[in-house]
Amino acid sequence: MTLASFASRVVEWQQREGRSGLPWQQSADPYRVWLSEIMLQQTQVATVLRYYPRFLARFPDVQSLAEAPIDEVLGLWSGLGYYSRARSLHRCAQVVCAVHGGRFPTCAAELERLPGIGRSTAAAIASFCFHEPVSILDGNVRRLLTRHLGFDADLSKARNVDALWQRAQTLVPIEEPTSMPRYTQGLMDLGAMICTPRRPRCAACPLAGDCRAYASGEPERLPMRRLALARQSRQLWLLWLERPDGATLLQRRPARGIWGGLHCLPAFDSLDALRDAAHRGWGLTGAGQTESPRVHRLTHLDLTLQPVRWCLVPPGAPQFLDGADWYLPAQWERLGLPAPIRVWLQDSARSRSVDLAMPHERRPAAAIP
DNA sequence: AATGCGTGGGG
DNA sequence: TCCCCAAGCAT
Repeated sequence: MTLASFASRVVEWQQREGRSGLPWQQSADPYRVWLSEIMLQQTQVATVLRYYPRFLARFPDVQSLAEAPIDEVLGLWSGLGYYSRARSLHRCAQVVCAVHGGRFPTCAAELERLPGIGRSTAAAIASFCFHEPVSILDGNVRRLLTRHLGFDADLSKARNVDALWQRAQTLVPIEEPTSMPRYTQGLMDLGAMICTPRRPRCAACPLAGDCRAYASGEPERLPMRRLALARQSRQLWLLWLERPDGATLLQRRPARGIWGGLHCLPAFDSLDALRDAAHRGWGLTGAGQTESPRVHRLTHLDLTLQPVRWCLVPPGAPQFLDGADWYLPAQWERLGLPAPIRVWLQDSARSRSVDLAMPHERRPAAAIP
């Protein structure tokens, strides 16, 4: 008995076993699909499920998103990571409204010209919404295809990735474009549910019959492991000032780099730089109260976050710290904040409210500068 | 073309 | 705990 085509096995398996209840699968509205694809870049489904409904409720269509202030967009994105996605999302919405009359382009080539939409995301949207026979090539497909084809070339080389893109494109069901949504979804589902990085469930895979990696008996050997990157270390000194009314000093971070565009405690590369700012800005004296540092692990970086606080803060806006301002909890809650900063501020606000509720209880002693 | 960009799930 | 890596893209 001969095997059905690669594509038809993917499509039939998706129909039987694939995922169908995810919120962004309930409509072929390009806006909803686009939003989900951007959120899902390098981000697991379980995580996106906590953000997508809230975001969509606030921004139900591309116009509402385009008109929104960027800080509100970043606020709803806060915690999802890779914040350049949120800034590109916002710009993309504005381009779609201003240039395309509020309707997304209907082919992958045009979609790819928009901010934040690369080749794979363009193909996902075009195949889901417009049945265009173009292949995605995300982490799932990369793993599934390298295994199925026995593709052992080094994927850190662009030419090998190009070759894999070509192989992926030759497998799409161009005779049945109406099955493209299910085909694309099936590739993603197989990668996420069957062809997993560790201990793939080959016995349940509709593609095992002609899978080179399965035949080899060691499917986990593909794709070729990227060499472990030595993680660098960086230290950020954070100026943490709270006014008596509970407002916290925050500063918008530059658009480029880590936490770009988010609000954050004013950050410095050294304790000297932080103290200099505190002394010149407020006439604060002494060393400040150095809190216990926290290591924030990113994929390629160990960030040691080291807050320094002063208890007595003169009133007034800091003119010398560009863009820095005071935010009450009700205000900063809605801003985009780095995840560890939000945790810190929340803990502080919580203990503060306990203090206020029990004014006669023992309060922490004021630090001596 | 190599690198930077977040956070958290899961083994 | 530690490590891998996720519906990638921009520069």
